[in-house]
Amino acid sequence: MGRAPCCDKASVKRGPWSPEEDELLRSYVRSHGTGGNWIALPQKAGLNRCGKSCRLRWLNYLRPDIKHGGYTDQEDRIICSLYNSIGSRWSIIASKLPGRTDNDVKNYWNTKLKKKAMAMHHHHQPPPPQQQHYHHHHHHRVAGGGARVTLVSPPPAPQSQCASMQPSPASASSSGGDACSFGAAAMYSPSPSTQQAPQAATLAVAGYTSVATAAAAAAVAAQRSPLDELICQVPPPPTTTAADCWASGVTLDDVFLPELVGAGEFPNGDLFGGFGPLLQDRSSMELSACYFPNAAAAEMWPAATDIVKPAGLCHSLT
DNA sequence: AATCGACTCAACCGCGTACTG
DNA sequence: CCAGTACGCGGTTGAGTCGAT
Repeated sequence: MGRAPCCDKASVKRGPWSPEEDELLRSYVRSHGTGGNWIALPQKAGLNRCGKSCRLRWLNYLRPDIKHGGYTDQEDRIICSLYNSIGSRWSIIASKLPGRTDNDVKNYWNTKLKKKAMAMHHHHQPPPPQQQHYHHHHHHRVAGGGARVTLVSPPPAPQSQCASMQPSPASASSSGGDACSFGAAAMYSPSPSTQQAPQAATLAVAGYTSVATAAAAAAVAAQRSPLDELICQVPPPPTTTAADCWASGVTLDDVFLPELVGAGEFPNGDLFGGFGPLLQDRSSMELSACYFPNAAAAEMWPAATDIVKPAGLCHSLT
């Protein structure tokens, strides 16, 4: 016994929307809102469409704040970073890009950005299995934007060595933008003799954990652009085990945060930057630790009273 | 001008989850 | 607690467009 279809496909119009249909839907939603009931909406709006189709049309095309095309380098970097960090969670990624929809971001990634990434990756090494940040055995997807942060155990085996974002060659794209490669962020610890960054803990979000290079953390400390430093350039010290790497990673997002904050992508005080939506329910979180890009951000944390804070220690990377 | 292949992106599909009675 | 329903999401499809030949 299968699921009942959301509407009778034989009796509703399908395929591309006409301007008249668009206007019907637009004007109805303007004056009545969606009413939280997409199934009933088409009949009320005078549309011979499936409610699901109406919802998609509104969300992906008719909403007044939608942007199409013209992705900026900054948006490219955000997409790459978050893709590296959390995988194909397009709705989350899109939520960090004002005016972008999950469908649009997904299409942009699949048709353009991924190719940039592939091209970039050939400069480094054969592609690792995709989405290495996904540890499905820990994956508890939380629908509706709810957050559940859990500490994750180390992966069963070392997966990849490099994470990556780097400036593309000038000729790599018409926009001259950056691209990122696939694969997990580097999980190397710096060798003891060269360790500059503080010991970092892993921030696990909804079962996903991203870790970047400790070298990148050091780059943050040195006030350089972390995006330029997210490439693993040195092999791991022989004594470094996967578990060591896993436990000592710095979250990619932590490293990425300074640039985002600096670019005004996130409001002051949004100390978790790109994971804002996931971390809305901060009261239910338990962090092993968290890191802020600089002392000022770390100092803001205890002073911030307008958000619910997770349990856990927070430190500055500087 | 015609053809063909590559590319784009709007739309669809089916699944997992939340919600509701 | 359970079953039915609706929503939201990510993967996939295919019609339309564009550029090369």
